[in-house]
Amino acid sequence: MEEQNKKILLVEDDPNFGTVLKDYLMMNDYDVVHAKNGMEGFEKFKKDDYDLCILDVMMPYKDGFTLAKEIREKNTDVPIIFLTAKAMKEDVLKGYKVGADDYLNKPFDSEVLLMKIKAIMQRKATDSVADSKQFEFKIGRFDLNSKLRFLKFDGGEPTKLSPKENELLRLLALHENDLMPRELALTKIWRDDNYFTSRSMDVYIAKLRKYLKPDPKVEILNIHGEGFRLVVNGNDK
Amino acid sequence: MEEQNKKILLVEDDPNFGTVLKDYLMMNDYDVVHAKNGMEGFEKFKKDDYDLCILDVMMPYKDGFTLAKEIREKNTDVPIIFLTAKAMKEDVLKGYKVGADDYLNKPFDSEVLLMKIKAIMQRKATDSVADSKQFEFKIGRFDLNSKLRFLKFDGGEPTKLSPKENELLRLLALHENDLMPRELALTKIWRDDNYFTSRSMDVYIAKLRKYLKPDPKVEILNIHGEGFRLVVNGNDK
DNA sequence: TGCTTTTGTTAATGTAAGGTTAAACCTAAT
DNA sequence: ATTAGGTTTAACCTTACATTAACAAAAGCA
Repeated sequence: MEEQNKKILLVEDDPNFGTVLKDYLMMNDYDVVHAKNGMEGFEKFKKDDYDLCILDVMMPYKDGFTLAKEIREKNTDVPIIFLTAKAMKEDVLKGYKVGADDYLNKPFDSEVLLMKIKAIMQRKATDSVADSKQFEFKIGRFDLNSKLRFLKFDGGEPTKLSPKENELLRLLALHENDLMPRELALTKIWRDDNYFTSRSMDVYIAKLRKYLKPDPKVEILNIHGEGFRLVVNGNDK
Repeated sequence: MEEQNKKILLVEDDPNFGTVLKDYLMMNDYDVVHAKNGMEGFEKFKKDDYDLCILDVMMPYKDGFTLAKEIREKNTDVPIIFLTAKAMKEDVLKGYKVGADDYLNKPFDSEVLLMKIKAIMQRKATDSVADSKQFEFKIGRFDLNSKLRFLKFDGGEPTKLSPKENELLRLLALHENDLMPRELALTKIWRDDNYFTSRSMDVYIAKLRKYLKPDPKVEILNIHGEGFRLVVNGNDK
């Protein structure tokens, strides 16, 4: 069973410490992107989705709090851990009320950091009441429950979906009525883009079409050379 | 608002080190009971409820692992932290698979210990939102009494459940209609996640299905690669 | 138009996960 | 020492998935 590694954005200006920390986290099966300052950190953040941000507070140009604020403007959900100097009191930190999930005084025990990360990730995982919306879709007369991997037609018997079927349909639903680029699915779901994965994806499209047949208003259209489009007719706009 | 201090059982044979550690923990607002060896540790454990156990591994008469095993028989939930010699490798420790929540190499940084304690307490606190003191469940036409380990059909003769059967069914019931991840049961009940424990779990699923057969509306569904789902049909929504 | 590339669909294949039953193994209690 | 209850391991079988192959049909392009 393969599980996707969690992605961490690490923003730390001290190159030595940053590199060591990055390596340590990667050894513990996290995907880590290391930015050397606040600017770069924000650029990287915009370019990708992260499960967690670890921000050094003391940085030139753009400090951790300012960066956090910008990040929050784009995404209210990512957990943030601040690395602070020993001296700082907690109440000082609270003043910035930017919604930190944790603070860690430098220097810190790397194991402690790991634990905090785990705890936060787990909390987020169980929190999912909030983002359950991302897992349930109405597609014409169908209901897709992407967490439990089933598709229901008119509230009847649910059809089980395989992981790939499920993820693909979910991606299409996320882009309902819009182009879902081939490449997006391939990189997100298959994590590889070549002739064979592409053919495999086509096979899955065929399967999904079969599942969706009961509702004639629901179609998966191909946009030649570009990707696919899940449309629900009558859902005009 | 008054909050009760957390209670810690400390089992450590070195009187000096033990006393120092005890004082340190008490200074940090924990109630600490200090036992000087494994025997005494177990006696004290039986006499009271603890939020956490800190066990030295290397002790005369009864080592920490043996003690932990006894503790686990009485209580599957208390978090346990082991104090180990530097030399011990983690995989050696895992062999004992007694469900440690953490290991700490002696000598260790007392602040690190504090943080680990905090982390564990917090984890327990959030865990228990879900599975707190719930021991009675209605599952279709069944009643599960998880404290007394029996399952009743239509209020008739109760079927006795073995500890593992019971815990597994309870976990499923806690997640009724929702995914109960395989991994969750394995780490919570078997305290180890490998091929064999996983197969063992499957055996238990089969047993539970047999028990639940009398009510056709109750099913344990598999979600391939993810886990199981206890559903009660007609309990729609 | 004819040729190439992309997509549609179905079937075949290989592997991993899960289902089930029975035997082996442990351990506590007799 | 024997036994009974509980659990794990083994063995064998079925189902679920993903990939690849094979061939057909569209779409784009020269």
